[in-house]
Amino acid sequence: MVVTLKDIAKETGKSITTVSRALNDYGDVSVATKELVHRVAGELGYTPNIFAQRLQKQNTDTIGLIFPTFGPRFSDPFFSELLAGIGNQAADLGYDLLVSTRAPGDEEIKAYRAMVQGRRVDGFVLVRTRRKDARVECLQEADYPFVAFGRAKGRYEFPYVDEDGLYGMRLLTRHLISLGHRRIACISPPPELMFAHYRLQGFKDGLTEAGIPTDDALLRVGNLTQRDGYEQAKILLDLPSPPTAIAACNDLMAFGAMSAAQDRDLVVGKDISITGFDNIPMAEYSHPSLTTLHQPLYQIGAMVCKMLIRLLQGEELDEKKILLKPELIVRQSSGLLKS
Amino acid sequence: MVVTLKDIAKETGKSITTVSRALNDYGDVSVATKELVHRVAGELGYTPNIFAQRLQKQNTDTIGLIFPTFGPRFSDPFFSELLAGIGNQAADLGYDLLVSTRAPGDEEIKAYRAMVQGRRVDGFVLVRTRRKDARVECLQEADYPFVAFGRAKGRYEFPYVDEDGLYGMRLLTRHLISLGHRRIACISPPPELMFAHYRLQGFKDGLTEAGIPTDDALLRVGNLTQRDGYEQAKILLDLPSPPTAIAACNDLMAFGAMSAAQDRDLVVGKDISITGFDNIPMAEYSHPSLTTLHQPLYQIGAMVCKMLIRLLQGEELDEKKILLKPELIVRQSSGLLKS
DNA sequence: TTGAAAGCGCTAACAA
DNA sequence: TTGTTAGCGCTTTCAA
Repeated sequence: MVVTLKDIAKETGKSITTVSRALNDYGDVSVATKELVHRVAGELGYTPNIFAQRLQKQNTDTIGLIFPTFGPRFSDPFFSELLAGIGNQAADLGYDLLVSTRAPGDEEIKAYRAMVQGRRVDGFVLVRTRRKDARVECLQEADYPFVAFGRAKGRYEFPYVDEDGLYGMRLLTRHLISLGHRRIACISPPPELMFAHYRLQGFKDGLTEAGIPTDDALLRVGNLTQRDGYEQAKILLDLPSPPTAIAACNDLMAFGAMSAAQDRDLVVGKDISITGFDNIPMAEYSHPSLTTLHQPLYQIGAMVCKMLIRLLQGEELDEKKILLKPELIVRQSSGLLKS
Repeated sequence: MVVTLKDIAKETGKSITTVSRALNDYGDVSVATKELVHRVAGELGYTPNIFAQRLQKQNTDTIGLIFPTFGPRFSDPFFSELLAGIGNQAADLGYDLLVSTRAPGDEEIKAYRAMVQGRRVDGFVLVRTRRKDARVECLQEADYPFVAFGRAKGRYEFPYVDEDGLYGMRLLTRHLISLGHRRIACISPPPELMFAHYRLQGFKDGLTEAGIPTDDALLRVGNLTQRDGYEQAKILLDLPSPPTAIAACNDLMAFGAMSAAQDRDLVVGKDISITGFDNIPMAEYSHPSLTTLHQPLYQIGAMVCKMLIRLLQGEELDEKKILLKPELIVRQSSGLLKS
């Protein structure tokens, strides 16, 4: 049988209230009583009924997280590492995490609304902010707390953690230029994603500061999958004057681009340089290993989660807007321009 | 403000009881009342308080899932695809999914006990069964329902879904033999994992039926990561008489093995054949693309979840033990033995 | 066909 | 320092 406060009360001869207060370490319970109650609770193997607590306290101790992902195959290492960071942090702080996945669009907003409506969660973690973000509007309208991984355009205002994509891509572009590359292509994410903007701008800035004009033919867009990296790289390699380096805006697309190059018997790192962004675990063990920008996704997840919980507990945040500098990891996929 | 049954009762002039029964479609409520109640509930935007329901009904409508994973970086596509299958199915059937990760060992069992103790979930999905599985013992002892992905040794008895690893690896080994390979290595998972046993046995059976003796030097063990595939393949390639084919027991190790071969300027698919198991999305876009066995992880997750929910709802399972045949996907990483 | 009342396990205002 | 009482929102007897 499940042990309740009542059982402890009966066993100790105290009232349910006293037992409750003893267990919650209220100041107005005698030390002797506290000790007794704690001991008996331990012996009986008491665990509070979390649903009764939540009903009473009118909160859920739960965080909502809806991954904006397409299709049923959910295997982007980017998301899973982020998830681990958020989930473990939430667990450490005594919160549950309610996760689901929904492709961006109406169904997604419906899912948010349903959670808000039913007060299923105390707040949300938002992933991958967009230029015009219906999720943000929905939550702000309902006055629901959230913290985002990703910044917003001017009109929105909310706490976030983000990586400095502009800085990172500029660093990377400089690196490629320092290797002698001049015709550098970029496969960027769909422009409605906020981070696409920054990364692309960083790329362009890198070219500009070296006095290299941007060639629009070398600017492609991919939806962040390996497949798209592959397809877009093929298009680039088919150009009359193909690039000598391709900067993909995430690792998965970079792997796809590597495949495309290797299909044409190009040696990546020699005949062509290819770079990524994220430094997922696989980047170290691809062949060749991938030059990329390291984003501490696990830590970012943990940070976002912790910020949200702070907010939920009514604390002030020291920093509402956190921008992290990604670190350039040079590996074998980028090399000197072949003369 | 949040709308409760009370509000609907006030609005309709009915009692809370009647409103509750109307909303739950009880037979003893007049059609007119039902219509009225439903209409008003809709207008007011009523959503039941899930915690009150759970407190009353004494169930959680929640499924527990603890991933047995090492370290904080949780990026195995195997797990994330399984998670999607389980999570989406649970959501479709109105269940929540409580997820966490814990490395196999004491902390893991503690996590299970805590969930059992606190009656936090109605049942569990168990992933990657082991030869001696403390999780199984813990749950059976507490008489807690669960369904596993993976079989058990004789002493345990529980419902599961599993892939027929023996069949799959035999198929694969035959394929390699048909390409002319005779010195075939296998990198298998740690032997305490149940599926390691079946896959390795399938491999050995494949050799035996072709009259090829097993060479213990060609049998290596890796912990399912890319890194381990890389390390173990290096060892194999350093042998005085190295293998001409390596069958890794999952895709991640196969990628690692490919890297190791490519580091030595071997052309995978020509100079050496390398194969995997799982067919994660990446397998199609690696270079060369990976010959592997397809495991419908998303569907398996969904099946396991559905079985568990059936069980929780007191239904009988048509099949308590489901064994799926993996499908051989021949791609470019396996090729004719170079003469 | 409906409603009153009890109770799920817990917390908190108030009184003693 | 402790206990009484009420109530969180819901379901479910039982009686009308």
